[in-house]
Amino acid sequence: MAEILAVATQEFAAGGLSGARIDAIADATRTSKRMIYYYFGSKEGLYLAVLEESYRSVRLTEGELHLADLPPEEALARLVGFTFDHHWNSQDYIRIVMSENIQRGEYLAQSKIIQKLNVPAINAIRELYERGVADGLFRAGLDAIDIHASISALCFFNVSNQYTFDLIFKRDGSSPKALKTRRANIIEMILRYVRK
Amino acid sequence: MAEILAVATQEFAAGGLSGARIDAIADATRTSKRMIYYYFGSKEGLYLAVLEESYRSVRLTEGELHLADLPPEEALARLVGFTFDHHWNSQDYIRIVMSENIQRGEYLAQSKIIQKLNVPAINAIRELYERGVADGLFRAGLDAIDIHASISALCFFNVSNQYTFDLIFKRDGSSPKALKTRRANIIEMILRYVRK
DNA sequence: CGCGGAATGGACCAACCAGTACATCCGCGT
DNA sequence: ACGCGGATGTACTGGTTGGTCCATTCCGCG
Repeated sequence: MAEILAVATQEFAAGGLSGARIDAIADATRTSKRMIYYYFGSKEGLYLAVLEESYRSVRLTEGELHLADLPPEEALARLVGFTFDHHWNSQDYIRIVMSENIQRGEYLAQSKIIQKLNVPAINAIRELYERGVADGLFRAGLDAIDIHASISALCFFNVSNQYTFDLIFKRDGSSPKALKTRRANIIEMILRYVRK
Repeated sequence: MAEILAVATQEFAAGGLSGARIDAIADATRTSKRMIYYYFGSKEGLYLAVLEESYRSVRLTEGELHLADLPPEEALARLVGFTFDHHWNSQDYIRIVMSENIQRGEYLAQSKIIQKLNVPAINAIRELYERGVADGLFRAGLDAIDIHASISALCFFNVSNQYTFDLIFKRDGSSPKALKTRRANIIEMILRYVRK
């Protein structure tokens, strides 16, 4: 089961829902196509399972970053840096989210599980942002979801559009040096956005 | 020909390369499948044509914004606002770029045309940024491509991930009010990034 | 031991779908 | 009128692919 999900995640990430082949998934596992249907019922059932598992696996484990122990600016910098790294290391997840958006989110909308799991990152942002405002460091009136949207956008795009972006600008955004620079710039951008 | 491309753009945008159906495209045009193969040779040939046409159609028409007539900050705000609107109004293009990135850019890499067309937005950014630095308004040392990456990321994500984002946060990012707010915030973010 | 339900293997099928064969037609130059 | 090359309609095909049928095996339990 776990093996099927792992292989299916790769396959769906590589080709999207329509590009993935059940036979290919079956061949790459030690089980058979028969078993995939036995457990997941249909290709779409498998896709939904992969989608749910992907979202579950990338949840920020709250507290793990110990943001509460840090002053607001450092906490935010750490959160953004972590998000950047996390996205870069979860490329399959990024691709699955992309393909789900191409399907206009119709499978995510079906999932009862995912819509329940709130996003811990929002709470983390809200908490440190409010501390920052209280300390007189951050400007008031900003929305935690909006800040999260910006962090996600910058970190997500860095992975999701790397191929077309690199081709057009003839650069290599995946080199350690480029990643380091981009990472620092994104952190700087978010900090400047919330600072007074 | 133009009709085929228009219909094919929609179809590929809706389902990606593998999700699109040649029969569906043929049925939606006044021509037949036979003609699609006559003109484009293969499904992939058609996809490449759509890809190239998409990139061509979204090129910023330089000068059209009259950025040179505006002070640096206003010029930048205008460029970002325009990019935001432009992306929002080119959702098919966004989807095709997404699906091309899912294919790891292999078709864009084949295109001889696209790699030649430099992106005018970069020149516009560089020009107004340098003016801003000269005027003492912007901080020095920033890279035009990096600024462009941020603008693109923020504007692109707003379209590309709208379905999953809205579902998870139970909001409606496509309402006029939400769009207006988000647009203003993105402009503010970019301005704060370049200001001294 | 033997029963019952879960797990599995492997051949099979029906629909789908990219791509083609063949014949025809249109329009233009001579 | 005629020839010729580009354009077009129709029917077809061969491979692919999601999904299933039937039969068998495995395993826990009374």
